[in-house]
Amino acid sequence: MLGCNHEAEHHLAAKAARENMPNEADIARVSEVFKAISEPSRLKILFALRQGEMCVFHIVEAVGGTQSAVSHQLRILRDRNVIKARRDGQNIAYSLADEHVVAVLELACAHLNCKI
Amino acid sequence: MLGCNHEAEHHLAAKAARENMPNEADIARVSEVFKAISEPSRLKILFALRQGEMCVFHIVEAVGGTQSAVSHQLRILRDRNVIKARRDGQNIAYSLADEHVVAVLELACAHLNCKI
DNA sequence: TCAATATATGAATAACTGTTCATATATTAA
DNA sequence: TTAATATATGAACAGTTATTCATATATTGA
Repeated sequence: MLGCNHEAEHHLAAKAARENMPNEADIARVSEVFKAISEPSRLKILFALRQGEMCVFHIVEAVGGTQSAVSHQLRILRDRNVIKARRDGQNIAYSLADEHVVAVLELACAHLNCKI
Repeated sequence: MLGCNHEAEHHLAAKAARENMPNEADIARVSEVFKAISEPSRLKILFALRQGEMCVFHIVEAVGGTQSAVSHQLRILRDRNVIKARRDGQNIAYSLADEHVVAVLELACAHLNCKI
């Protein structure tokens, strides 16, 4: 492993890549957010919340599974700022954090040719 | 767990969510693609390839780690259609699959206020 | 204050995944 | 065909993570 046929161009690209590589902390943050939205159980929650704000009871109704499992997933999404929470009496109403979330879901679906 | 204060609106949202929930197969495909781009080692490869096509040797040069580890990650990214490969003599030149990949990375960075 | 309801969480287990090491495959030059 | 180079891959181990179960916290109404 000592080089390649495109030494000239590729070496420049590799050099530019090293210089423009985001720092470890930013890489980790991006990683965390993609991990958060990559689990099927959490994706279902996000697809559900596209319909609007919902409390935990109705999220469970929409996506299935146990209340405990859904609460654990909600915490992960909330910690990564993918969703936001608002207390309303005995309930906590969750909603998507911002338009970036919908946009990224739609990009992924466009990439895969699946309709959402 | 028997209801919530917004029975009216939330129940409708939950109903709509169930009706519009993507099927399991599409959820799984979206999940796979986000998992693919969520690992720090693979994110580095993607950020590197924003500079242009590179062969394995130079990707290793750009992101660090061993050739074996990088090859394993490249396979995962390639299997999920996040990157594409082109043989060129002894080398395999990799590049981002399409503009969706850059777009989704930039959305995530915008969401997190980190510059890339 | 007490009971009921809604939500959250710690601990434990099971499943998943990234890296390493050794080796295999493919291409080129001699 | 042989040697050298570039890349890929199987197996194993270590670290990570989703779910379950039991329980805790918070809010409301009586």
